[in-house]
Amino acid sequence: MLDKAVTLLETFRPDGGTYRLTELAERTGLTKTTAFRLAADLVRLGLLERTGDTYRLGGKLFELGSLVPRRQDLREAALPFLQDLFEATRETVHLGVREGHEVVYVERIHGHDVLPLPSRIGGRLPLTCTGVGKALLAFSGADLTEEVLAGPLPSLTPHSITDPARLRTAIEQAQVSGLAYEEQEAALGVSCIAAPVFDGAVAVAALSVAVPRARYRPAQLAPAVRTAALGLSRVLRSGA
Amino acid sequence: MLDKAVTLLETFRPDGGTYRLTELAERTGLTKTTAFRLAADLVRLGLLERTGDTYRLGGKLFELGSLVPRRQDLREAALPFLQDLFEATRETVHLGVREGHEVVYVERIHGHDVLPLPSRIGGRLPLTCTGVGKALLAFSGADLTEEVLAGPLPSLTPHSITDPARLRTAIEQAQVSGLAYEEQEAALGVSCIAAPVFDGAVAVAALSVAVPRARYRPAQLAPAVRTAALGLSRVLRSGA
DNA sequence: CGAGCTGTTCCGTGTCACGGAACAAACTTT
DNA sequence: AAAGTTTGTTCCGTGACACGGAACAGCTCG
Repeated sequence: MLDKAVTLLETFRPDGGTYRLTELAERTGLTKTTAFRLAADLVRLGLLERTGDTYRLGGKLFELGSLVPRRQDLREAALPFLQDLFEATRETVHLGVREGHEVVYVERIHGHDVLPLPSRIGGRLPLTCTGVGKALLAFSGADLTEEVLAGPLPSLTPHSITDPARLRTAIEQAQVSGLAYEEQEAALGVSCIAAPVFDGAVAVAALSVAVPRARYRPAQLAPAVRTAALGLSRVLRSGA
Repeated sequence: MLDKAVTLLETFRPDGGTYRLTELAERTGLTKTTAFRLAADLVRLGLLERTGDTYRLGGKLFELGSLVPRRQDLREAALPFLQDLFEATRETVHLGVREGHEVVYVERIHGHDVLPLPSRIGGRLPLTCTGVGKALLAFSGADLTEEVLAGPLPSLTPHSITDPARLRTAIEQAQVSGLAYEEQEAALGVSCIAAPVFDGAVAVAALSVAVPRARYRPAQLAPAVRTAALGLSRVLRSGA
């Protein structure tokens, strides 16, 4: 029952799509009758909304999601530094945390020009294809690194690193410099510089700035990213 | 079963509190056995997390909440304008939508100095005590206005408007000027200017800037708020 | 050592979720 | 216009499974 409910909610894709009853039943593998009853219950609880014969995720879900600690707390603490970074660079800024072998984006701010990136607040991407992911990976312990290097390396673009040896040197480079670089590995035409955020010795998050290749000036961006990450680390250490 | 699950999730307060099993059972009114089994299921699904004997909301909930359309879409479209407004004023900026007789905050950005405000992303406040709320109320139809004026008027501070007549004139003023003002009605020492965001003729959202009383300069703030709201309205009209 | 907490397991009872079948309404198709 | 197809919806008998009281285990008190 609960499982089915979560399955149903999870079938909704990021594109904000709306589904009809029959479609929901097909995608979830539930009987039409069960999907009907379940959807009605979810609507009653506010987790789903229904207009006419189409369903869409409900506002209550947004409210519940906003209560999750280690997300909202982190976001709140990070926001001022993300703002600083945005003002200094005027480029798209990310904040993400690690969850398994993926990065989950907690915040993403940008101006009027929106880059065609696969990143999305609440969305997941492979650690190995993103700047934020590589920064997290480089400071999450050797065990995790080996685990990830052992498995198959996914790719989002033809530039994504799929050779374990190359990835290993990239990670080692990040460990010395404290910065992770990514060039068109997540989206064509976009490069990225990221830095880990520490709470003590372990990286609890990472932030990055993503830049169209045409405006990519590492020498100017790197210090800004580093400054923001260090500032946030300091606040987290003192606040906790 | 579903009802109980939602009840359990909703008992978690915004303060990011963590509860133990017995505490959960008490607050939800469930049997300890039921709470135990339910919590275990929720942990298995990722909606709850457990460390030791304390429970806290899980990351999956954050991810699901981020998928809710009319929240994420609006936020994405609004962000550049909120950034503009923040840069122009360097004060706390809000974006909210109406839900019943309350405002739900969708976004809130600020710099390093954080005002002690009751507003929170995903949080609800009475329409009548906040700038964003009054802007929404003023442009959501006469029926809603009468409904709200008929009911009891809640108050967050001694300055909150509790006299229906006073509130009515405030709303009428907002309708002519296109701006809603709020002075210490949500938090002591903080004033606020808000403007509605239109998608066609009806207000779908409102944005505001909240300022410590000491720095409150309506003449400078008002045009900035108005500009941001109009810009966002234009984008929503063309995008939809 | 026992009293009072935890969280956890066991188990018999009763309920309620389940899905097949039948239904009404709104469409195509013929 | 009638037959066919697909939609969302209701009905209902069956069986699984959620339920909560009771008993258990591990802990910290006095």
